[in-house]
Amino acid sequence: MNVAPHSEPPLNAPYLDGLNEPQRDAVMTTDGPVLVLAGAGTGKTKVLTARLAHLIATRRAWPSEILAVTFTNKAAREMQHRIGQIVGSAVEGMPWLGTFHSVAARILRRHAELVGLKSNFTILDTDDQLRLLKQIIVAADLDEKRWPARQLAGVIDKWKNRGWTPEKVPEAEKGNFAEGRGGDLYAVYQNRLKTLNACDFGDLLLHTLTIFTKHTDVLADYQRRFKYIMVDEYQDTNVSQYLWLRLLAQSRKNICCVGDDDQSIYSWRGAEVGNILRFEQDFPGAKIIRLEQNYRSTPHILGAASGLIAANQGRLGKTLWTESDDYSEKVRVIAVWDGADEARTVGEQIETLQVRGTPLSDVAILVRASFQTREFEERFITLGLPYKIIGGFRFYERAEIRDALAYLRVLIQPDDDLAFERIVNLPKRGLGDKSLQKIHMLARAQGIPLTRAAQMVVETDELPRGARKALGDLLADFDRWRSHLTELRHAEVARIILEESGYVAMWQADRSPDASGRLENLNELTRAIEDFETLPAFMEHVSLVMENEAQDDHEKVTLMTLHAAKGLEFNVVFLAGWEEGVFPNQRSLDEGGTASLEEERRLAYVGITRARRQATILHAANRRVYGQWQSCIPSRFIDELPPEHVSIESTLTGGASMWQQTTVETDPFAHLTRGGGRGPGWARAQAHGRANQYGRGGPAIIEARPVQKSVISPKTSNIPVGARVFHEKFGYGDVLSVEGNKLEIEFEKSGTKRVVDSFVTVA
DNA sequence: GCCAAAATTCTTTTT
DNA sequence: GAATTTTGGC
Repeated sequence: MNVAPHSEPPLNAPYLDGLNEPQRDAVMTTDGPVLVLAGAGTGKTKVLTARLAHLIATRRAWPSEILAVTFTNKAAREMQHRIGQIVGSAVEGMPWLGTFHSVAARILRRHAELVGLKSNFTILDTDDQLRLLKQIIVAADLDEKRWPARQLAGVIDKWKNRGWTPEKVPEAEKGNFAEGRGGDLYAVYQNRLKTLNACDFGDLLLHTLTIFTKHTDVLADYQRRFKYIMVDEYQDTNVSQYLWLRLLAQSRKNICCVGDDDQSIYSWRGAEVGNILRFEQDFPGAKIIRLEQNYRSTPHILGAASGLIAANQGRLGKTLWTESDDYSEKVRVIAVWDGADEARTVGEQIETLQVRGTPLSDVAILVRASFQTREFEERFITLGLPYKIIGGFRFYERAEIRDALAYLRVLIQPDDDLAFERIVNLPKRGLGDKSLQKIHMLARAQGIPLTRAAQMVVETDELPRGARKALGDLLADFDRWRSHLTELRHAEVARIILEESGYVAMWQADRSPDASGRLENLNELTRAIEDFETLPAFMEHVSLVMENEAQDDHEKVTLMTLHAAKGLEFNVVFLAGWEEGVFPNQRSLDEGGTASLEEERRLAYVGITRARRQATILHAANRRVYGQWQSCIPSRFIDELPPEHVSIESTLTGGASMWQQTTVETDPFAHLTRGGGRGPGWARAQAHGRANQYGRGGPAIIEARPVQKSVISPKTSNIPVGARVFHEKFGYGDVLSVEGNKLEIEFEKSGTKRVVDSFVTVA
């Protein structure tokens, strides 16, 4: 398949090894627009990296002449890593391989002045964004209860995703917020951002887009630079990203997009499946290549997933197939009593797998929403089962980290009012609302940043003596710290700031159980700063890579959301919480109707196709929502799975039988469940359960279960009864009893829990 | 200006 | 039920 005779590829190039026909085609078709429709598990990443290697090896382009964009940092890192392996250290820098946002940020820093920003602009996170919008809403004399900042943020984000600057928002759209004032608020917001020398995530793309359209010389420069463009997860691009790509690809037209319309799960973030469906029209003469051979999953898993996704309309359509003949296990559907039972069941099965030699790193539990990880976490702590949560609470989102960062932000970018507001009275300096109000008024009147207004206020008698002194001291501190920057290492300066500001002391004085953890986090932060050349470089990393990379690579079960799982694969996958309302998510259904339902279904598809060998779906009969117990109907997606690929179990009465038996004849509520009586009769079971205690009650099966035995070495703990201990999640407590390596502890704040000794330290 | 108690909201999913 | 925000008292 020699496409480019003028530049022969080495026929036995190692990166071509083991590629099938269409994969090879995708790698070798270098010029012109190419769309690779890559189904789940068809070797997408392999193709992408091989293609990069091919471009470089055949001297079509230098690494610095290829633009490669992904959606997540994870994917970018993975690709960088694989490329390094294939091509060797010559590719040390693929400088333009990154997420859309990081590449855009990089371009924007270079040309910031073209959109009225300085090159050291701050990238605001959602939290800052909301606080700013709230201020604007209040200033506009709107009721912030009726028109929440969150909603406005959503509206503005949507507009930005479509590539609309305030002038370009269509009249009809402006009415979307506060009776037509949405458009004005958007304009006000953008102006505020400019004076703050800041931008939000959407702006990174929107601003570069503006630059490209208004300054054709800049655009031409990048068009010349990027000989080849590659895009991962193309189905997730929004309009603004699409326009961005189209501009860059316009001159050379060497653009290769890889994606799968069946895995489009980000429309709520502005992604347009239309982009991938329209590719041929957008890029005339495009070559479309389908990757349909699945190398990941067993036929049953593949069959279940394919059957499910077939219920969606308007797909490009692919037929995944596999050579695998491993029919040993069907996709299992297990009914459980409630969330606790679900966690218990999964925990037990994982322990069994572990005994049989499955490494924990091969196992993942996928949930629809992140709060669902909680019950698993609690269960795994008592079991002593090592786990890690991906996504969840991110390091840089912790309050103490954001506080510390706010200090650094004011340091390097004094116009950053939001950061200044955050730390001006933290730790408490006696600068309350009243004082801040004064500074605000002056700043607004003069149109200057808060720090400068503060400086002026200090020189007057506006403030009471105490407040005036405190503010003056803080400003002097900042001047001093800033002067340190030239003589000391930046990590050292950060440490000094945290010390001298009294921020560290504040937590040292704090007696709450998590105070010591917070101090540790602060240490880790200053340590992390050392890895970067400059403080601004570190801040950029923080803004764009909101995740903690320092994951210990111990053997652990992975817990994460379905969204976070895209692009990953595991031998064993547990899909928890498949109940109507939870998954498909009710809110999503309310907002987007059929389109949302289809997206939820794609999410289910993504979930099932993560599994290589075993997929287990669980649904609970009861679940607590907002602290209220609700009985739940199994997800409609369960009904949509082709029966021949599925086996049904239950922990409730010890068999699948109940599923059918209780339904049709005896269940008085059968008419309430949909699907012609195929739904289980849990409304009734629930009515019984209610007579007992919730959660506790339920059928006796739970008690009838064989006694939990610890799989791991049952040696007796050396923590004695009566010892005072500390637990990361539950805080301080006293040991009531010891049984093997399991401790019963009465925690001050969290009540009595059973915990494995390795999870606590003697206080 | 600060802190504790009370009231309210909240759970999608992420760069 | 928890986390956040508002309120009322000092």
